Amino acid sequence: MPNDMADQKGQIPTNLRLLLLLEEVARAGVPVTPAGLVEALGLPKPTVHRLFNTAEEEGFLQRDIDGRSYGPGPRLRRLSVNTLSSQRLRTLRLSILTEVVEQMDETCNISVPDREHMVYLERIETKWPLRIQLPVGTRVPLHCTASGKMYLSSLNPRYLDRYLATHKLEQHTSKTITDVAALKAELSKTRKRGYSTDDEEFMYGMVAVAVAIVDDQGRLVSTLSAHSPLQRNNLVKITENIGTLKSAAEKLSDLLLT
Amino acid sequence: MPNDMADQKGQIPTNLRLLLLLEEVARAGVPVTPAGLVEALGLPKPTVHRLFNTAEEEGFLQRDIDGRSYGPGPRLRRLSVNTLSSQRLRTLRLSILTEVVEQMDETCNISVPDREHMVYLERIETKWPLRIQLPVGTRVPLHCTASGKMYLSSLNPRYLDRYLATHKLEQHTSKTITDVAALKAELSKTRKRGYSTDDEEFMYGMVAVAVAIVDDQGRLVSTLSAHSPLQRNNLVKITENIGTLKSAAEKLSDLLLT
DNA sequence: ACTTTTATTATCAAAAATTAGAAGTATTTT
DNA sequence: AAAATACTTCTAATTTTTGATAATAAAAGT
Repeated sequence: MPNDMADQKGQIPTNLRLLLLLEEVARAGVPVTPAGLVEALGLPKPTVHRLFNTAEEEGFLQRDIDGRSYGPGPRLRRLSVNTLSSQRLRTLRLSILTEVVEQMDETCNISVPDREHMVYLERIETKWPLRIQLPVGTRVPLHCTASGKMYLSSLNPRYLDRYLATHKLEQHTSKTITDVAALKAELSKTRKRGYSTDDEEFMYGMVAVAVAIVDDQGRLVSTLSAHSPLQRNNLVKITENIGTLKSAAEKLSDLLLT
Repeated sequence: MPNDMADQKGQIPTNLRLLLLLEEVARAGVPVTPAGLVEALGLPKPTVHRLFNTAEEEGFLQRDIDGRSYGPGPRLRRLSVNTLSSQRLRTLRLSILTEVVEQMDETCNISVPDREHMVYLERIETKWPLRIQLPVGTRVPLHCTASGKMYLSSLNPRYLDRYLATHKLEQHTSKTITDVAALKAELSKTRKRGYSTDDEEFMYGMVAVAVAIVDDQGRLVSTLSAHSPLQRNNLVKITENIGTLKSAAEKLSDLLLT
């Protein structure tokens, strides 16, 4: 179904082939084998193999540890990062973010998962003098932040279990959830209601809420979150703005796709 | 100036051209004109124009408001988003690798056998300034590297004999094992103790150890290895970490099952 | 261990994309 | 407003890439 104009005219131009291949690999989301894509691409077997080889040689694809399947390589990742941080997109992102900040009057952030952390990608501050100092580029833990918990809640249960099995839940404040079962319950609640919260779990005096920014397959790609010092807003009050956050997150998702 | 292997061999394969074009557009970060990329790509003007047209028709690029320059289109953005959100599996294995590197404080690699070589798939460097320069994608010989010998030791004797019969054991350093009988003895030792070593057999001043990453049937699919310059660690010392390596390899093996 | 099935690689005539130079068109400068 | 400059399109010969077939290798099944 998702094969655009690929086989529409019976033929795919040479120029496009590698690109379509990468598109399929990216869409698959998991490493794929050449044989597995032969049908999806509608190209002859030798061609597909050749394309995989070229892509690997050039660093656009990278072999998985099973030695036979391929996923995105360093060069494709760099290309992707550059694409998404292009000036035009950034401008549009910031304008959406600014609007949210004006409505909520709280600092907002866009963060992406990076290994075992969330990284702040963009942020717009409120005009209030009382601010939380977490500049762009800062890495924060997953298990005790709103954005991190939103991310964890989007993981397939198997990966989540693996993550939890290999990582200790470090205590940051007395409210940090350090028990695996409790965290899983919290994540399940997060999944159901579609937003996550941080009630002083990372820093004393700070509360936050986060929602997901998703791709065309509904996978989380980044998060939109709002932070506030307790002196100004408590969790209940900041949660009242979830609607605003959600609609902004939807706009941000659209930005990526249309 | 960062034109990789573009004009290295005088020619860019047709298949890669569109991709290189998109790569340039993404790197630029701001909308670019066809003419502006002619030089950067080292391709003739008509070609560049045609590529831009194809890319636009297919939605990979889109015209800027000014009508003449192009930036990433919806399809390239989707591809990018999908690429970046399909990194979950990799994330997990990188975190395993990172942990090993932190414990051992030596560069670690995952490699897979590919024909007559081992290919580096993944690597995490130490913080040490003194490093061994073997980037991801590099191919190394089988008979004189830790990972290669680990792989050879896992081969069924018939295949091994056939390999040894048809391949000359090239001498890389004075310590390279070039005698078939001696290599077979070494491989048998490797098989028994469950790890392989490289004592300056591939490069002077470099030692390494490797263990196997196996699939559900116990077959070797890739290897996990640690490398060190002799100035920092000798073979005996690096071998003390075999336990760490083995338990990490086991975790990586588990990842294959999911 | 052996057979069957599936995946990958090699070959080479056929097909498609590329190229260069020049001509046509728009845009900017004076 | 005219000239200069930069950009885009056109063409047919040339170079590359392609893909049906078949050989080989690897996995799966018995």
